[in-house]
Amino acid sequence: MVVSGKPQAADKRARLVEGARELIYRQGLERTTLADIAAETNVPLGNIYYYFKTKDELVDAIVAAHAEDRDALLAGLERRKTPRARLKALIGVLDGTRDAVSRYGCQIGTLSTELDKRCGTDASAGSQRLSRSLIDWAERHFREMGQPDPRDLAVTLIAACEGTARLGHSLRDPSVIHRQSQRLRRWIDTLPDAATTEHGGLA
Amino acid sequence: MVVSGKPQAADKRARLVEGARELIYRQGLERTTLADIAAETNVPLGNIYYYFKTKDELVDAIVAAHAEDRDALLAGLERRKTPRARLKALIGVLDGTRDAVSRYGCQIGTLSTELDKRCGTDASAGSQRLSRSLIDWAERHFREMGQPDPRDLAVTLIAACEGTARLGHSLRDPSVIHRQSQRLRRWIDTLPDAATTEHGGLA
Amino acid sequence: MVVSGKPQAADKRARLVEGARELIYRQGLERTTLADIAAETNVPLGNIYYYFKTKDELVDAIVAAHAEDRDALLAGLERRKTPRARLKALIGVLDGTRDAVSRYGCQIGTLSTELDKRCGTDASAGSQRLSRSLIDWAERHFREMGQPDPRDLAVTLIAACEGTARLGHSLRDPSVIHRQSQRLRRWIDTLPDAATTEHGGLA
Amino acid sequence: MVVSGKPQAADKRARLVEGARELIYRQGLERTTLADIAAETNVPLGNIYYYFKTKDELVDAIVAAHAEDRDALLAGLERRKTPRARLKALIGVLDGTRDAVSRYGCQIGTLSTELDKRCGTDASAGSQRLSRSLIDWAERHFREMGQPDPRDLAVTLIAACEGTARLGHSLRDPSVIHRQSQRLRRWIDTLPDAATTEHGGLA
DNA sequence: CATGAATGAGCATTCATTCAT
DNA sequence: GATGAATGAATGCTCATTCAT
Repeated sequence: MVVSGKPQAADKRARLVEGARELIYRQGLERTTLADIAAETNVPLGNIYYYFKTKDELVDAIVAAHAEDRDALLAGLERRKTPRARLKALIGVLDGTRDAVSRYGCQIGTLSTELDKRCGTDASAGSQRLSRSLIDWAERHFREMGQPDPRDLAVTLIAACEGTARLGHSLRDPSVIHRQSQRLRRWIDTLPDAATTEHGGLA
Repeated sequence: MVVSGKPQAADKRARLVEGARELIYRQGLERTTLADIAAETNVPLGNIYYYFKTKDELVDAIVAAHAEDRDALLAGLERRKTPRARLKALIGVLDGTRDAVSRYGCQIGTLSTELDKRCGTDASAGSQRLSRSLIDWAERHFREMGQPDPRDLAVTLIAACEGTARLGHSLRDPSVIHRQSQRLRRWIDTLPDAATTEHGGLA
Repeated sequence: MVVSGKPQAADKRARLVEGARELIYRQGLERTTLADIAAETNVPLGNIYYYFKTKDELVDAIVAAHAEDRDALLAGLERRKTPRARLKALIGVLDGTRDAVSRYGCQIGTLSTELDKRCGTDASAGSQRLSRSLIDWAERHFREMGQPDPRDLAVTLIAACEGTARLGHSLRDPSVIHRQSQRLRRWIDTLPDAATTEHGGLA
Repeated sequence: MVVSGKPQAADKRARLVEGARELIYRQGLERTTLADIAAETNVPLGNIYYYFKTKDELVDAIVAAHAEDRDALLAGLERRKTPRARLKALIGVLDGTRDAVSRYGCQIGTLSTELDKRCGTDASAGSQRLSRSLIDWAERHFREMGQPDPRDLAVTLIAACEGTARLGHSLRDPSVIHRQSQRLRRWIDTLPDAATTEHGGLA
């Protein structure tokens, strides 16, 4: 009774986005052709255009999927009780994916880097949004911790994560990511508690 | 006086590498065609192949040029007396180029990201070398400062620089780079001056 | 009252022909896709094939619709009492539609021109019929006027109309059509009223 | 000594324009693919783009070639001594090409009709110029003949020619073109001479 | 009958690479 | 060595037509 129906369309669209995302993650945006994606997802080339009018539109959908995933991920981190724990959990995500990251880089970072070369397009705007909302999330938690300059701290944290991913990838070495993750978590632990630090803390 | 011979060849080669590097920096590796490069450098398209058998070979030369430039840059930093000053001067380079970086990203970072998608090629090996030697340089200075875990500190520093460049570019905001540069310099300043180790201490 | 049955089918078919005709008039035959027509008429793309097995068949129906409209138009002109008045009324039709004609050309002329490039098909035969019957109508009236060479006069008139439409369209100037229409009506007026032949004269 | 050189480039470009023009004349603009043109002219498909960046640019060149040919043709007609003779010679051109015209239509007319559906493009502007300059030429000669309203007379003549070509093509009947050509020449002959007609001629 | 989805041949265009001179 | 031209395999995209339900 609850069976099939006709969820194929949504299925296929999602399958396309997912397959394209994976392929682009591994091969890069510009090196991945729609024919590649068609083969990977078993969707006939011409049919892709039923779901996405252009390659750019598919890329937009991928960026949107990244945004959704990241929102879900951040939401999942809210289970932790304290902002400090949440921030450390974010670092834990990087650490937990260090094998994939050392092989293919950061999903968001590598895509954004290519997107950012497409000046003035929707894609490059999407890239901007992707980065910004991660920073926003971190900022909120640093603020909740009562840190001064929570924005700058957030940028420091996200930049550290992205930079670590970049180097871990370039060096093809997951242990680099692991060790930096530990350092970052320790750094978070070092941050003083709340209001007292407002005037005069060194961070 | 004895010169003449054919300094043109070397000239042209250098012009090609330089023009290609600049163009690829602004447009991305995969989006830049040999025809673009020919036009930019005023070298006839067909003639490029006299100097580089393939596009990949040109890219290798660009990576080599980056390595040279970076060596020269690091060598220039040695004018500073102390390792601390040298490390801060490196950060100063990022800060000083923040306008270009916020517009086009980090020269090495954006190129490496594209190169790293070309698994197993010479290019991706070159990218690895590029990152590694920067870290090596920083490591050496942290060691000279007598820091424990100088390798990890070096990775932390370079990752911070690269991550900052990535975010500054994605957000198109040079001020982000400026503020993070200041934080990084302050961080270097706060590192203890482990003088004991400098002159042979054991710890 | 007894109706209902399924007037929708006929409706839809007519809607398709009408919408397609309009769209093709504005955009040209080869530049108009079945998807365009589906969107314009609110008929699902797949459903078009229930009414027309191929695009060519739809085009045939459009040609047939043009033929019907033209027959109705010519029939309407018969209200005028004299052949002279009827011929002038035909010119009046061109004059009265000069705004649309200067924007999109003559409906029959522009379609025929594209149809005629499809040698040997039914379509090009339809185009031929379309032109011929207009000429036939004019010929009949010139004959009733007792003109010698009524066939040639008819061709002259229709050619003048079509040519005027073509130039008015190319120049995007309705006033050209208006002035030529006046000239043509004046020309019809100057034709001698060869009354003798009307009632059986020999000449 | 005077032999080869390297006129290939110009040759090939001209060959492309000529072949494309012929093919488009026979098959229509939208139905003719660059692959067709490549095959017809024995120019490899990819190589066409060395000479024309887009299909539209090739079309522009075809329009320009038409303009040149038409200028040369009109210039050739100037050999005739009187404007009357020149105008009749223009009609003679139509008459002389009636076989091709009845088979494929008027070169300029059929192309313009398709071009005019491409609103707002360079192409449709080219079409406009093509028509206008023919009319200008005729106007000049009617004026030299001392006719009143030379502009309208010019439009009448060119419209008659174009309309005749359209009908001759639709009916696939060269004799129609021949008879109309005769009528047109007779009409030119009928026009009164010079200034006396200025006030009161009926035309 | 209706319809969203599928299909695949075809199209304009690009571009690294090669060729002829 | 230098260079304009040539080449052909791809690439993104279109569209008439068909299929499955």
